[in-house]
Amino acid sequence: MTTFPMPADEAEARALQDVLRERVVLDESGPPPGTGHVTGVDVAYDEERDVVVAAAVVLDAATLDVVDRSTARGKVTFPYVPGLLAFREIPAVLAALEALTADPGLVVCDGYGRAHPRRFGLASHLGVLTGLPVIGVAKNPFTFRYGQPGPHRGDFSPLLDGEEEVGRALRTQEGTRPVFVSVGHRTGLDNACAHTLALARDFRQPETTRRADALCRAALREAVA
DNA sequence: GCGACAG
DNA sequence: ATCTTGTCGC
Repeated sequence: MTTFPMPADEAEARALQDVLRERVVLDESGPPPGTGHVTGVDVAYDEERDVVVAAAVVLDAATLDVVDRSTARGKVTFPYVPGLLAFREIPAVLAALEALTADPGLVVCDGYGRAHPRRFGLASHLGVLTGLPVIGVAKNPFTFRYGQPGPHRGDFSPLLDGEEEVGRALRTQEGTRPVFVSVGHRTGLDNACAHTLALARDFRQPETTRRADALCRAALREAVA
């Protein structure tokens, strides 16, 4: 079981990110798209009742069929603070991942990895804690700049923090806004985009995220019913 | 100081 | 994230 040190305050959380960042592995390209397993993780909240539910859904990367799934319920332990999302989401996500029977393969999460003020977003954090290859696919650009990618599926443009490419704005479907891909752990950016494109075969968001989102919402309704 | 700000 | 019906468009 992976333990998660919960910081007492925001300053402590930022300091922890600065320490853990040193453990991120960026020189591996990661598993090739279309092979093995890909796992989506997501979290839903009921702030009123102080309930958080995470879901993990394992897909066959070639067919996008569901191979395994799990949920984990817990209590909200950290507020949403931009830049500190991981401290709010990871405890429940770790529990859901540990409840899986199948090998997770590559993990895809909502949010960012390197595209983060301190280069240590949710995807990086989850990767360091689990040792798994992880990428982040976000729906919004956070604070970063980017040029509009071309109109076709697969077109992309760099997500920039100053001059540094911290991720990419990737168009997964024509006629929809791009998604924002960044590397978390043990995966290269080209490969992360290739995975995202393969997983977003039918919709703007990767199938992993859609499945995990639907599952944690359903489990939350169940939990508070 | 003010605004912006993954989920 | 979450609150929420109908509705414009393909």
